[in-house]
Amino acid sequence: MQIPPKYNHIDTEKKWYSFWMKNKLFKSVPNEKEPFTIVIPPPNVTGLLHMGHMLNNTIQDILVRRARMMGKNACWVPGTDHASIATEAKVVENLKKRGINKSDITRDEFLEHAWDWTEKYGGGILEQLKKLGCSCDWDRTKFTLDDDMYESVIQAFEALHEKGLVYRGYRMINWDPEAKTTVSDEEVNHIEEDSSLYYLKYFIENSEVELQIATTRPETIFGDTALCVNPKDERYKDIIGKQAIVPICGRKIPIIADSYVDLEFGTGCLKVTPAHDINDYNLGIKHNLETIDIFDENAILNNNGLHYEGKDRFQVRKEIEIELDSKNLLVKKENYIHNVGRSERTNAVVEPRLSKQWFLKMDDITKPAIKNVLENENIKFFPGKFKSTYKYWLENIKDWNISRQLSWGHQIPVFYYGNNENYIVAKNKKEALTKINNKSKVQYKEDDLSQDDDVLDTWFSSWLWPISVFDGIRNPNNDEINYYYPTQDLVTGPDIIFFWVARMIISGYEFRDEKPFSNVYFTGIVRDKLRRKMSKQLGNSPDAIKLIEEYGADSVRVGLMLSSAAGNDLLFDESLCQQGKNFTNKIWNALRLVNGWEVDEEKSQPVVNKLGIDWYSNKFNNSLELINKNFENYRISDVLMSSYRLVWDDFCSWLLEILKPNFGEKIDKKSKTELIILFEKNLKILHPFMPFLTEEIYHNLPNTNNSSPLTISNWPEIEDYDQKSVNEFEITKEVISQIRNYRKEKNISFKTSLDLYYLPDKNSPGNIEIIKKIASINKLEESSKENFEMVNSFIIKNYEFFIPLEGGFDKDAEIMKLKKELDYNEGFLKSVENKLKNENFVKNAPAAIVNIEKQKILDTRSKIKSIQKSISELS
RNA sequence: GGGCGCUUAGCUCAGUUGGUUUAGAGCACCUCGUUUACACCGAGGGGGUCGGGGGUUCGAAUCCCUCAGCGCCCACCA
Repeated sequence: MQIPPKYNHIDTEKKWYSFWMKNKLFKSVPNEKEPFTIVIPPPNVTGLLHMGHMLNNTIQDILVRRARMMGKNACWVPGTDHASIATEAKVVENLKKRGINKSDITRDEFLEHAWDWTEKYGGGILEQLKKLGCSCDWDRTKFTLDDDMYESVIQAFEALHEKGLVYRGYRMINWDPEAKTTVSDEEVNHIEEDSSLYYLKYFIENSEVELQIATTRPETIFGDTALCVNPKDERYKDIIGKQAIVPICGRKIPIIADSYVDLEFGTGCLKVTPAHDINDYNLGIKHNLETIDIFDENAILNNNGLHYEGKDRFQVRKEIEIELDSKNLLVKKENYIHNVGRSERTNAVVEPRLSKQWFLKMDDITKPAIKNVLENENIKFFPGKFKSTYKYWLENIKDWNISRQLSWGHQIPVFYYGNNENYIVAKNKKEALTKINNKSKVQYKEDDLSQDDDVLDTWFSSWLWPISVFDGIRNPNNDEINYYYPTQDLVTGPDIIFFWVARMIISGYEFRDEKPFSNVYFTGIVRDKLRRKMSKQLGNSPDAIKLIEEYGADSVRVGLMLSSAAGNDLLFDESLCQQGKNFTNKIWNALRLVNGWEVDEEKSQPVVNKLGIDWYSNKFNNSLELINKNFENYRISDVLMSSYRLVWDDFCSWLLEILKPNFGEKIDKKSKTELIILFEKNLKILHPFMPFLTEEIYHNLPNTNNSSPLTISNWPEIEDYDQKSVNEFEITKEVISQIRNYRKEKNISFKTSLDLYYLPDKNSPGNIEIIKKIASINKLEESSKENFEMVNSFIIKNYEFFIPLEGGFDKDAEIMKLKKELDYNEGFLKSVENKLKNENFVKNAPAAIVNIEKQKILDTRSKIKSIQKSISELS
């Protein structure tokens, strides 16, 4: 069969992906086989594939494809996330461009727009995953707002409410004034920023005394309801209990004492604004202070802000500085670096705000999540270092604010009636009405009920993902959930360990009393060569699809996996894809080479071929053992590296060269058949990494009839192998290497055959036929140096080889070479001797170690002896 | 402020409970090469006092202390 000289990745990828799909090779249904399940971390429905997704999904595909070949019922569940805040922000922005304000339209109208948007841009990312070769069971594709998924979320809320774990609380929360919603603590990033510390003057009622207060937020003085000092502070002893006057407002506020105040910081005197700072809020509760809210939902000052009403907080900060200064109420302003909380989604400065929100009690339901990861390792983390991060978070967990003031998401199933303080949790209005009227004397009508406007935090749906994709919330006993749950592996980034991983573990035990997965593989973050995070703003993120088109999916996959150990950041550079492409090219050409070898049916197998094939079989099994072990430990880049070296170095550079027929000759049938089997095995271990190329080659191998796809073939079994044969071949390689060096030194062409002899030894060096062929040696046998006039010798392990010299011989250079060798060995001998001279070593070290050292001495001594002999013969 | 982790060849990293290695890999680099699979290649080669210092030990890249540098996570000092 003709093999094209160049591998065409574009056509091949298209061909095989549609073949796999048509034959439903990724489809999984419960059966008698052992399940291997991964649920995808659902990407944002309107998102686009970026390098992080590529890495993450390549790893998942590798795990899934290998499991499938291991004979498991592999099931990779794909899907997308509605990503409430991110998607809503995009829709709002888009509507704005069209002149529509969200506040001017009804909730239903907005949702209609949002669905339009989702249908227009949604799901594209899943098509991109297909280009990467991902072997998901696409029939199972889920979206977090699908009807069944929606119902599961609502039902979970109901169940938790029933247990008394969900409650409504008036609390200080993180307010994102841009998105106009609360965000959870996890969605706030604290970033160090340059700002100013303002020293303000407060007067005390009926007194000449003025107090100085340091604050970073002078605009919040309108919300001040106390000043606070430390009771131990001698400076302020006399003023505790007096009234201070808020600058500009002229309001009187009490001066209180609390040990919370740091004597050292600022002036030791603190202004207390309970409505806009969590610490102040706590102080307010403790000291029964008034709470004055000065902002609206946009963080614009309300009428408590007097003449600043209607102005933005940062604008007011600038203006009030000027006013205070002009009134001589600003003492000084210092540069100050402090942490500012910013919303992860909008980057707006988060405003602490008091409001009524829904919370989930966390302290009890987290207990199994702690136990099963940290104590009994029912769930394993790779790398394990993330356990400590996980532990700290769980042990210091606060109640989870699960309500969001958004429309795009699962609307909170709470229905208010009567005075709006009464509410009932129900799946829908109808059910709510029935429930209410059953327990109330007053009979309500549907119009008397209003559903909570808020939606649930996106993570409140994703934390159910491994259960809800198998419908295990609504039907806890269905065949699917019973078969597929718990899943095996989860592959995700450490940045969502709290958002998602920990919460899935919590919900797993809460709703099914069982872990959601057994192993968590944390990928690193994809960065550029300069270690910068890849981002749109920096423009340092390559176009994922373009990379696939240019290099081929397999090459990109290999490139990504070449340097990404679990948990380690991946410094991505396009040259990695080039390396991947070089590898695909290498394998392709191996196919072309083997394909070109004609078979001689009559010829019996030459010894050299048998030696080569036996060695490679041993070597393959030796590597496979390592590969399997590394897979078990999720050391996937190590797996790739050993496969890469096995195929490139051992298979292509050695075995194929050994078997390559001489000019004009044919290969014997046995060798070719055995070679093809070995080639196939190589393809199998490479398949999880390079699914397209390997599938293509598998069907093009000569003398085979591979009608069944490689994708569903069996992972090779480890056969018994001879480690000695593997070790011995290393000596063979060295001998050949030395001869090559010799040729190079002497400028002897490969075409000129040489004779090679070796000194008698109790063992003869193996693989003589291989050395003869690969190094172009005419005669290779035992002999003694006396038989020749001059020789060039080299020593490998315990063998000394020599090549008789005919003319032109640089004696000095030869002596130099030997002396160098001698020096090394003498140094080595000395270090070993010193070790053995040390009585304590001999006394304390294990006998096995001592014996090894002793053997080293014997070996090295005999080596030194023969080198010395060679030198003296030359001199 | 608290916690975790890192520092091994030019780059990215291995080094599996301290001892079969006076330190390994891939890439990069240098030299040579038109041997009929592949120059997206082949053959060969150079390159590290394992961040500094101290300690434990017969023996340390590996364990302990300390210093320096870097990274990440958490956190309510105005």
